[in-house]
Amino acid sequence: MEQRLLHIYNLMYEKAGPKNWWPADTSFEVAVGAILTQFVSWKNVVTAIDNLKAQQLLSVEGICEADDERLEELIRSTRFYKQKVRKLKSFCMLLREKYGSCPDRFFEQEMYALREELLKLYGIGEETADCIILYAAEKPIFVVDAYTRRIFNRLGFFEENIRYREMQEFFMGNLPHDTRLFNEFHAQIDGIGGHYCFSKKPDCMECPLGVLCKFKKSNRATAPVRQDAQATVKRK
DNA sequence: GCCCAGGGGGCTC
DNA sequence: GAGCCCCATGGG
Repeated sequence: MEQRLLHIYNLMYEKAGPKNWWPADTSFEVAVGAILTQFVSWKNVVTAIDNLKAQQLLSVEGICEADDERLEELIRSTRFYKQKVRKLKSFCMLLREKYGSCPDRFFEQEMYALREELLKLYGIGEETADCIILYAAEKPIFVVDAYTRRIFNRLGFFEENIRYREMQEFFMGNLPHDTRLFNEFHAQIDGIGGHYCFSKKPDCMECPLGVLCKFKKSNRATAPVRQDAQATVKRK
């Protein structure tokens, strides 16, 4: 199984190249981005992060001290902004009260202790917690998401309604626990989800995983077949 | 105008 | 624990 997963990883990596996640200047910025990106495209998050930076508010103290209304205005582009202000504040209050406003002291603790503490916070569920652990604290936990579910369901690995925990155990049970691998693997899955594996009308012809995909095969009868793809089939 | 996107909380049964 | 609704912007 490990070899199958690494083969999938290599197909994605060869097509897209390194993703170099997560785009941020500091670990704290990664964590803020992880909260803001909940159910919204990354472009909207960049706007909000830039706004916070421009107002010198992208810090533990900055967020703790700022008025809710002011923060709401700055992160409006990320949807559900009232809830997200509450989420950011709950995270930053923890860092201030328990870690002396020093994010690195928080991130340096043991991975599962960190996870437990994150999950107690308002607005941080499993996926956001794991994003923070992998991309901010740089510890080897495997992040799964809606794209992972869809892609690996279509590849034939998962049932469509598989739970988060089960998906995560699958990857962590079958891959070496390596932060760099987990970082790049999730980033590549995200790339496939965003570029090819749409819920409706996926672009199976261009997808680097098409050669392995059961969904593509079952979809072939209804999907428009391109000329060059037809030619490839005939040659065989 | 309409659809949908990298989640999580809270409620009900 | 599963199922449902709520939150409420921006781009195609």
